[in-house]
Amino acid sequence: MGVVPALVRAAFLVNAVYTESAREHGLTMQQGQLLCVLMARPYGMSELGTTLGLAKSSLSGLVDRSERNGLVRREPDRHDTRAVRVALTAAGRTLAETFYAETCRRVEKLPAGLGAGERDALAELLGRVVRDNDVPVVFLELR
Amino acid sequence: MGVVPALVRAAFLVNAVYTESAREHGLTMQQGQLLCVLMARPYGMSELGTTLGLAKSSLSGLVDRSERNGLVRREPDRHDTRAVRVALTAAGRTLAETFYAETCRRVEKLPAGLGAGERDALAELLGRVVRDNDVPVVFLELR
DNA sequence: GCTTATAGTTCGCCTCACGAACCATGGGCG
DNA sequence: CGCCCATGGTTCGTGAGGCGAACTATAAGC
Repeated sequence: MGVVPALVRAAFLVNAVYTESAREHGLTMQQGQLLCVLMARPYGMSELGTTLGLAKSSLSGLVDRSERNGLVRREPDRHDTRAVRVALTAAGRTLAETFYAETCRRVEKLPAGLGAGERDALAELLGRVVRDNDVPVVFLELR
Repeated sequence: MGVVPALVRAAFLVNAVYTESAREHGLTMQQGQLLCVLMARPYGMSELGTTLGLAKSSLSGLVDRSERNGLVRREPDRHDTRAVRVALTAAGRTLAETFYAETCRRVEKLPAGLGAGERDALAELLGRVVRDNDVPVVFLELR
């Protein structure tokens, strides 16, 4: 299989797994992504927009809904009255962590047919692609 | 980077590229996927549902919109009066092919930082993952 | 101080996705 | 043959997601 179809179909696969995992945690994929991004630290709205690749108007809605569900909180920015910092609530952090862990578990299974060395090689190659293309940190590297 | 974050973030990247390419062709990602699937042959609705991972009610709408845009056609199934075969119209095929080609071109660029051998290795590894997980053919292998 | 840029929100419009309810035909099976 | 149920699809109502345009308010530069 060529590298292009492999990439596209693998993306389709990961997407499905991610969406399914989110769904079982009462989240949509987008809400899950938001939580995962915020696990690292609070973000401003604009910053979130570029990270998630969304227009600011789209983001307002996403944060609204997540806030309504008690997962996220808008805090005033100390240094800029206009700005807002979006942060996880306690409930949001808890949910984010279990969702993150469960999603890792499932994605981990996808390359189960590969040997340990092959998994490492895949991680290294894909990691380079991610790095070279400046993909935002939509999914943490926990250690 | 671990294999899980690499997979998730690479999926995010491919998604963004795919969506952007679709957008510039006047399509949504879902409509683009539909066209790409139908490039191979006509499909029944149920068959399309399992291929794209959608509930049948979701599919009805997607096909409706694509039909309204003149990209797709519902034909009666010769052997089953209930069933329907969804096929590309001439316009749909043309658009599908240019969208497919352009999307390939863009996805091709993502691993530009890799050597030829590395790209082959990536294709081989991801191909195995795709194969092992029975990912539907949402993106053709043209030759 | 005035002007322009930046941060966010709101609005209207469309797409997407789902489940539930529904209709029609097809395929057994007694 | 006639009945029952499975299968293929559509419709409907609801809610999420996404965008651009218009708007408000504060920040920053000159």
